[in-house]
Amino acid sequence: MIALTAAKKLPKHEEIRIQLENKMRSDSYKTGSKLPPEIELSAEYNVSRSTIRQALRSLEEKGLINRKSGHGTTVMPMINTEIQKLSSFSEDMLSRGYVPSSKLLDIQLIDAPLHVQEAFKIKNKKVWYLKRLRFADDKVIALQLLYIPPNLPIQLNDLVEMESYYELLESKLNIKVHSATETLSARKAENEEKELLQTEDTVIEFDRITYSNNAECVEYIRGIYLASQYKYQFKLIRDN
Amino acid sequence: MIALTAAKKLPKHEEIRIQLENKMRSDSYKTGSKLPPEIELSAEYNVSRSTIRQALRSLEEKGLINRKSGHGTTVMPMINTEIQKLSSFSEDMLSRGYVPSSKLLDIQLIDAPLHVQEAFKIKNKKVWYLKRLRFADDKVIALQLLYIPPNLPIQLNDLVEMESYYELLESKLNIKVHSATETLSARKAENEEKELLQTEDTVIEFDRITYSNNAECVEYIRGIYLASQYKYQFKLIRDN
DNA sequence: TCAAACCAAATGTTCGTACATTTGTCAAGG
DNA sequence: CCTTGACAAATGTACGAACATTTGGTTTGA
Repeated sequence: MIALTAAKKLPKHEEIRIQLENKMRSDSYKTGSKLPPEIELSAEYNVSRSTIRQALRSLEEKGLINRKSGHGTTVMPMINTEIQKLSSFSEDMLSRGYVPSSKLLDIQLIDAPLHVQEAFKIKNKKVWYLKRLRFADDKVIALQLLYIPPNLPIQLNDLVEMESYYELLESKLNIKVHSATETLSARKAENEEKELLQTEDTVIEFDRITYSNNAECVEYIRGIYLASQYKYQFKLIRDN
Repeated sequence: MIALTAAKKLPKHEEIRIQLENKMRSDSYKTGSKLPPEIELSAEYNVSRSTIRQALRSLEEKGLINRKSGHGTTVMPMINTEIQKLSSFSEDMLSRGYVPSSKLLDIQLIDAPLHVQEAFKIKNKKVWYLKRLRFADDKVIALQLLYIPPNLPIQLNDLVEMESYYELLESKLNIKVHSATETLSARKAENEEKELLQTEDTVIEFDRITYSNNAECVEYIRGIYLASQYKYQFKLIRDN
């Protein structure tokens, strides 16, 4: 007995969070005005105050509301931008409304470069190295250099046919991606990049080190993006 | 009776969060290992499970731990990078270990450009416009174009002597900065920028729209950063 | 008039309880 | 050998109560 459209029942706090978010987006609760106090909400939704607070906390994390002790809860502007979450190139492009694709230029087992050794905490071991061109709706966007640590149970075949590395990790290997540190810089395109990206212009370089759920490093990836084609957008919240 | 070093008493969950964080950083709890279950922690710290869960939630938000229902809580790698929070140029530079300073190049009341009108939701109104060069340890880093909406009670004097705009807002005007949307792009330096930043090279452009606690827009700022001198570093967490 | 004291309203903290759900393990059965 | 089922352990959900703290407005007194 399996329902194909899983339609899992959401917990109350999630349900309420969504309803409140909708009301804010539809201007039932207007930007700059105040949400009803927690006790009123708990009466309105027939749940305990703790449950309301769970929903509000989640909205606060997203920056959609501002809570102030002794004052109340203010509805913040509903901006299209979201807090930046960790996503793969494929997911990033899809969320922007493009169809991602890729072309494998090179794949080897190589001695890890120094910066990769550091990230993986290894010495004198071979790592997978993939050089790929990345496209959005068949327009070239980026060049990616991907390094994969040696301890993962990955076969050449997996990599050759792979479209998204995160997809491979999470679906096929059941390794869940958790977080990453990223360093962004910008510079002129160099040598080979000029040719591959067909530009004489500026590129944005992302260096990302990614960790799995069980605290293992699962990739070092350098993405060289065409600055003319790529903007990075995000939302920031102030620390209080 | 005022204690000069305020030393405000922290709530228990904060205290515990800090202690756990310290233990993780000092390798008492090692990366990749598991934290004791919530019930044990609540016994160890003599608090209720709810309080422990509050502490853990906060660590989870920072990406320092990973919790999994039915499994446990895993200690994630203690990386120096943090989740990016909204900060001013001054704060940013200070956190990087530099002394920030600035040179005012231009200050006027002008007709807002179109993109600023949109952000401020105004029409045919004058806004403050400041052009400033920004330095770190007396080395030029960025050129900033700051637009300030007309409804704020700001005098020319405030602006001329201002070092940090957020500082002015929060300390002098008691307007708390809450969040911002930012768009990042990269390109070659143009005309005037070349001269002011003393470069022929690449710049990173940040466009930021900032909101206060009460959902009012308080700035539109464009920062043009020397790419050779500025790297943007951040931590990303995956959505689950 | 103005500052201090007070007060009501709102969010924050903390406790405790009970049950639900998820996960990994281990043993039984085909 | 491999699937299935049972079980224990862990986090997740939900309730409710009591009190603390912060905030903003109001009242009061010099």
